[in-house]
Amino acid sequence: MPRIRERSRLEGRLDKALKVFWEKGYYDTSIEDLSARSGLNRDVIYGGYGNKRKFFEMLLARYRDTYVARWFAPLEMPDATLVQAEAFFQQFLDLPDPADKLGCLMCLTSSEVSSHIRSVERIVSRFLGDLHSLIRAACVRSRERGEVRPTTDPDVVADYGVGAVLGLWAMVRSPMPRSAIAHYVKGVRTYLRGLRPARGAGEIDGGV
Amino acid sequence: MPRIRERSRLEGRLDKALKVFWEKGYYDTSIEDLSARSGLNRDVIYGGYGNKRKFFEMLLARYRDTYVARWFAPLEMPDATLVQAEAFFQQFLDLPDPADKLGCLMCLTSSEVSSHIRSVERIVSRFLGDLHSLIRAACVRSRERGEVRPTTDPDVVADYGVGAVLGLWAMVRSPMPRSAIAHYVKGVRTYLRGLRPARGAGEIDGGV
DNA sequence: TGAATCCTAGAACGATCGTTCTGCATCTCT
DNA sequence: AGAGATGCAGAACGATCGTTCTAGGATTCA
Repeated sequence: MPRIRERSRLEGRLDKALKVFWEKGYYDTSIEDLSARSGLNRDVIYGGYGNKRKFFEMLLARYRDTYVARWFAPLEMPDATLVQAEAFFQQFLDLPDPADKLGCLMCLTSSEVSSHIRSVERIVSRFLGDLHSLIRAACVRSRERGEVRPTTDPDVVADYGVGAVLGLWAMVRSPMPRSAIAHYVKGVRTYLRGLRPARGAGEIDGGV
Repeated sequence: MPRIRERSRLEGRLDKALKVFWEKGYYDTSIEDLSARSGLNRDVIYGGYGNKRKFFEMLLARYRDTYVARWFAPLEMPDATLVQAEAFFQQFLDLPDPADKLGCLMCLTSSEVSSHIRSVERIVSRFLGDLHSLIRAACVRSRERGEVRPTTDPDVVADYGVGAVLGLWAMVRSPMPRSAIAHYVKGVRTYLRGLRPARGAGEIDGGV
């Protein structure tokens, strides 16, 4: 519950603070960094949120409700199938904003903080679980429609998809060239298309 | 160049120090941790290797020459094809030693330190480049033998493979259950098998 | 046995961190 | 205009870190 007077500017400042965590990660971000680059005073952070950890968790929830929600949008359509899963991966090839160099804060947090702080692990687990559920549901719908082979296990596809997202963002943070990410996404799409019923499943390789 | 008297016990102590970095990551490991758990005195670390960063880089090279070399073995056979690439991924499902919970130190370092320290980035880049080359070479051989479609781009397959490795180890470090990793590897194998020439490429789904 | 060498434990330094406190400027409202 | 709440910058505390230094115990070899 931050003070009233600055509430008008608060939103923008929280976004700036979020981006600091996003760039540098949790441990490498100091309160000084946050304060200097967001305009939020230490008192606002401590008075309003308690400590660094709680402040971070609040911003992590904020990240989920904005960036993650936008990325999940294709999969959250009530009749989403694996076609939307392909679109979900495809969108990462043309990223706006900061994400093109920073990757995904949830995935970064998953490897950096998740094992150290229980409360953060819960947030990350929920993110991974949501992603799993969405892909799984899409796969079930695809199977009902006969768009994938009936032997396809939605849980296997969902786990694969979650791992693919983690791998994608690990690549972004790694020293690999941008072209490699495009190749990787292409591979994931190839996998998804390979789930389709036998006839013609083989030769859909050269597509975009 | 550590002192002479303790050289007999040095190897085992370096391995212990390596495991501390492997467990906790570079930044979360203090010299105290290293000293206490490995038996190496601070003076041995500083006198022998200069500072924490150089000591870490030496252990990273050591890691490459032992663990990584062992994992790369199937792909380093002079006539390795994508069959060996499948075996390469398959071996991560039955990991001995510490790796089953700790993942891969190179991949951990890639996301944690690589962007901060130039000299470490070079080591990680070389690791990623080696992996890329091995998968690429295997793909070229498979293509020469007609085991994959002639339109298959070895660079795309190699980049996909590298991303798949990063994703695999990101999963291991994440809160995801162990079963998800098995599903993920299964998916990667499905991708690799999907590269085979059209006839019959579709229905090889239920295999181990 | 004695001297040179090596190993270890501990203190110490400067830096940085998360967090709290204090003093003062600024704003809101009657 | 004046009182009270709210804003900020800086100092300060205790903890931890990487790194260096020092003193003394242990080991090796003539």
